[in-house]
Amino acid sequence: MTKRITIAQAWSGDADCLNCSVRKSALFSGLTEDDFESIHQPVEQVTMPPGAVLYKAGDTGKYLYTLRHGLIKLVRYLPDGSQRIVRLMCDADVLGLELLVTPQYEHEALILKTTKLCRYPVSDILRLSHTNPVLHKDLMARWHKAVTDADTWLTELSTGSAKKRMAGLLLQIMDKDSRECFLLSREDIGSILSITVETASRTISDFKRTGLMKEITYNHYILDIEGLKAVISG
Amino acid sequence: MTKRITIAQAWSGDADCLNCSVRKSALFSGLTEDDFESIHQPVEQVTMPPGAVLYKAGDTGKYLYTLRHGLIKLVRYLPDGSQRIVRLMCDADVLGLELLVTPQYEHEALILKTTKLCRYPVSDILRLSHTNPVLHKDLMARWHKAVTDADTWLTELSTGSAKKRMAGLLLQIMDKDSRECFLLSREDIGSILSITVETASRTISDFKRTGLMKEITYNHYILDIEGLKAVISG
DNA sequence: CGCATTTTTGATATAGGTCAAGAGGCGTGG
DNA sequence: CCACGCCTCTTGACCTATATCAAAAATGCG
Repeated sequence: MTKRITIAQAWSGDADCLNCSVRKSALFSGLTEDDFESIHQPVEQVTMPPGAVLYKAGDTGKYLYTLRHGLIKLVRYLPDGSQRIVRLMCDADVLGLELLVTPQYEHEALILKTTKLCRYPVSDILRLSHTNPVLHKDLMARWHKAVTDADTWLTELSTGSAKKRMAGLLLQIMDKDSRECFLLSREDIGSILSITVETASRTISDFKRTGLMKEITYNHYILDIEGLKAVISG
Repeated sequence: MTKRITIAQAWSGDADCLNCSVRKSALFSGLTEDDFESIHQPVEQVTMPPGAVLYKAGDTGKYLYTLRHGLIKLVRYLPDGSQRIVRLMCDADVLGLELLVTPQYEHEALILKTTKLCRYPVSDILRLSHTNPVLHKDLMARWHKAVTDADTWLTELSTGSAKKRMAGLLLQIMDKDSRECFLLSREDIGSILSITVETASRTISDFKRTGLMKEITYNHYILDIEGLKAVISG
């Protein structure tokens, strides 16, 4: 039931990067006004609905994306056809870094929550990264984050019992201030933790029963952080 | 039984980078003679024995390393004290990229096979990466490799049954030309695949029994590649 | 040669997978 | 606006893969 929207529909308004609200954490935070003027294609922004596909693995691409607001899953397919979610991308994350090195995207990027994105031409990023030391440094930091996120995914979400993995996931996707979180579909949870939907469902039921999480409104939970940490270290 | 050797013992001979045998695939492949002359500290090389520790997680570091020949495991520790091998580094890989962004190493790097390394001062790499486009591009490619390696580790070695994971590991560590491989300790295999040493041992015994691998000499096997691929996709 | 460590093998327990059925939401069309 | 059908989620019963516990081989080291 994938709602796929066309590029033409999607990419409309030009972005106003100099006054962007996430500018400090965005990819272009270090650019000068001169840099912006040297960008030939306009930076465009878009909003995409849940279920939409930003790009597929193997697609030839010419754009990097900054996720301004929303949630996207990066999926990698296995030789036997099954799939695994290798990362979740959220606010201020950058998608498509691989285009700096290779012409194709390496994952399927699927929108999970309504997402606002800005897109930048790879060619401009590459060119500016040579002349602008701040962008150069920022790109390294983005790569670094991708690697440490991947390592965390492996060690905290793919090791240990289903309960420990689930606890790790909840702590990772929750809002750090409010201790609240919205859950993904059981199928996505399974594909992240490498467990079945049934085990995912049972584990969540168990957490609700033992008070580790409480459903405030539909699919909206408040978490017992200390309790979840105890599950992980226990 | 970790044999730890001191830095003073270890880092002896200065490297002759311009005539290095792995130069084409090494980090400095794109440097000019002028670049080399601008490096203030000499590039040094060393050989380290199995069991030695190159660096620990959290150590403050000033050097990147190119692995000329050998095998190193990168280990990450979990909150509950257990550990997980997150990557194996072999010929021509670069260790310590994280120092380009943060002052501390993020993994424990442990020598598995006698390893020859060259070390480069981070400060020089950072400086040269701004002026030399080839190094800049090479660094991106290194980061990219780290990310894709991590994704592969997750999807191919941490998903599915013990047999599939083991088959994936064997195919990954074997010599692609000769179809041969040397096995790691059962404990390391367990820490890579997130299975117990007993399951690792049993799976290997099973593979030997069914002819998927044959021991030619002690701990030296020849693999049935097609058979192993069949295990993965089956 | 003998002790320590690693590997293998066996017996048993259990977490999680599988299969199947029912329950709760949600959109669509009458 | 309700009813039907389609999903997704939940729960139950059962089974298998892997963990766990234990002991015996094999290997390596002093």
